[in-house]
Amino acid sequence: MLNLQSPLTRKLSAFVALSESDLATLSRFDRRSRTFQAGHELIHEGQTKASAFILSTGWACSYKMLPDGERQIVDIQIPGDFLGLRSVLFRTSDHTIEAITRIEASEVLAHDILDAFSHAPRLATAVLWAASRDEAMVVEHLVNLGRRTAEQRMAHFLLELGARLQLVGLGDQTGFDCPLTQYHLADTLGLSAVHVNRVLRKLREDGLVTFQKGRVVFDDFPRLRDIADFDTTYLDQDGPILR
Amino acid sequence: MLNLQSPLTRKLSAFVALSESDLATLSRFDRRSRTFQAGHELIHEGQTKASAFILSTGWACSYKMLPDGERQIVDIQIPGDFLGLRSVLFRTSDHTIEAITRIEASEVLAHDILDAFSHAPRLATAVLWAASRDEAMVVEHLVNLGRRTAEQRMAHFLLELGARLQLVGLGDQTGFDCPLTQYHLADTLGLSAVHVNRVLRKLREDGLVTFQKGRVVFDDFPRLRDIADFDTTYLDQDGPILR
DNA sequence: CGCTCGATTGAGCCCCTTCAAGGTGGGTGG
DNA sequence: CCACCCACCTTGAAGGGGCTCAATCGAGCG
Repeated sequence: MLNLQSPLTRKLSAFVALSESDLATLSRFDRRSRTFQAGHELIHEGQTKASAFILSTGWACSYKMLPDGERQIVDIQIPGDFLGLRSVLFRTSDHTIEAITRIEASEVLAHDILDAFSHAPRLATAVLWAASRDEAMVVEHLVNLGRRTAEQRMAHFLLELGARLQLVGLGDQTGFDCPLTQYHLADTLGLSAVHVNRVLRKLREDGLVTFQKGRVVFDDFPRLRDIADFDTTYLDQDGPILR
Repeated sequence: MLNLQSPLTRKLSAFVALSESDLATLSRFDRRSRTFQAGHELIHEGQTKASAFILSTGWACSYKMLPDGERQIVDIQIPGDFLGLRSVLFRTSDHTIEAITRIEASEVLAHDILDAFSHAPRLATAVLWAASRDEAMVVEHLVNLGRRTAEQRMAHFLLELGARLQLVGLGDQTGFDCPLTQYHLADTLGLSAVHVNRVLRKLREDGLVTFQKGRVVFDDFPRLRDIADFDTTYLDQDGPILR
């Protein structure tokens, strides 16, 4: 029953009621647990035959580098998230995945995933569902960068992180612990680090949200949500169509 | 053998060698062919139980609207592309899909797709591969919006479109026909329509690319590619790992 | 022949960037 | 135990890329 406590089980259970055998299959994923130091690159851009991982503790991020040294972070990964699921299913990786903090992650081989797909369809559905949710998040980030101001982007991103962390029990309505630097935020939101600092100050002074000393506190959740046009639909928890 | 000519078959064949039975299954997808006028919305944001479609002729786009009336186009779809694949596999649609030109598209029911997945694994792999490629494109668009200048975004987008159209036989090294308005480009690239116009003029005056009267002409392909940092890896055609 | 959609161009402004210069705190080594 | 360092945060000043507002023009079309 230990698995009921793992972040992945917790997240998937929010989408699909998993059977005993599903849980058993899931527990096999947790065998090859490994630890990585902060800054370690788990998957490199251009790498072939990469493994996938399930993040159990700590934070990671996936990003692409540009030739001029600029970086665009595609997504931040928190406990319960898959790392490099696409990389293992399909060819070479088009992005890098790096540990932000010290992390523990279970290595998942292509073989494990394909096995699960043929023997545990319900679990496979849940996994595909999680992958689909990841894609929906990337799309929402695209909207963020394309059509929202710096302040809105920041608000939206912090709200999304908060919602995701709540789902795995790492935050609540009041806020969450956050190991990201302002440089991480800048590379995620397509801003300069300097401007990130100013935006955070503005949001704090306006009594909306405070991000200091590794802690995000929602000072006025409803107003923040309105400003950011934050709608949780794309993170949805109502489960897949296939039951 | 008519199917060998269809854009979808042509695209998937670039990834996986399809068997006769795969081709037969694929041909069943083309049964429920339908026609839609330009501007018609095939799938609405928030809609449940949507169908998927395979676009056979014409152009479409998927987008999200913001409360202030702004629009962010997520992707442009051309013949051979799936429309709303995620919408049918997983819950409510988080985006709208609209016909840009008059289009012909084959409706694909959830049932068809699941059947194909269990009975034609090779085809299923190809379909998953196509879906993965779509996601990689969204990620590249994210990088585009987050870290590139207006000029680079435009160059990158036109090069990507050109590469995709070549794959289905609708363009060559010299250029391609393009029904997009400058408003479409603006909503895709996160710019204003006015600025799109200026950027196009600049690229034309610099002898890089000309977009006029519905035709895109690459005047200096190598230089354009360098400016845009365009690397086709993420559109790759070498096929999936699973053979 | 008016109407509407799309393309084009000018003027002025502002959000965000770059450059620059401190601050602060935790870790490390002498 | 202190001195130094490095990573990160903070703030100011100045510039520019892209925006908004506004007007004109061409073309398809009912």
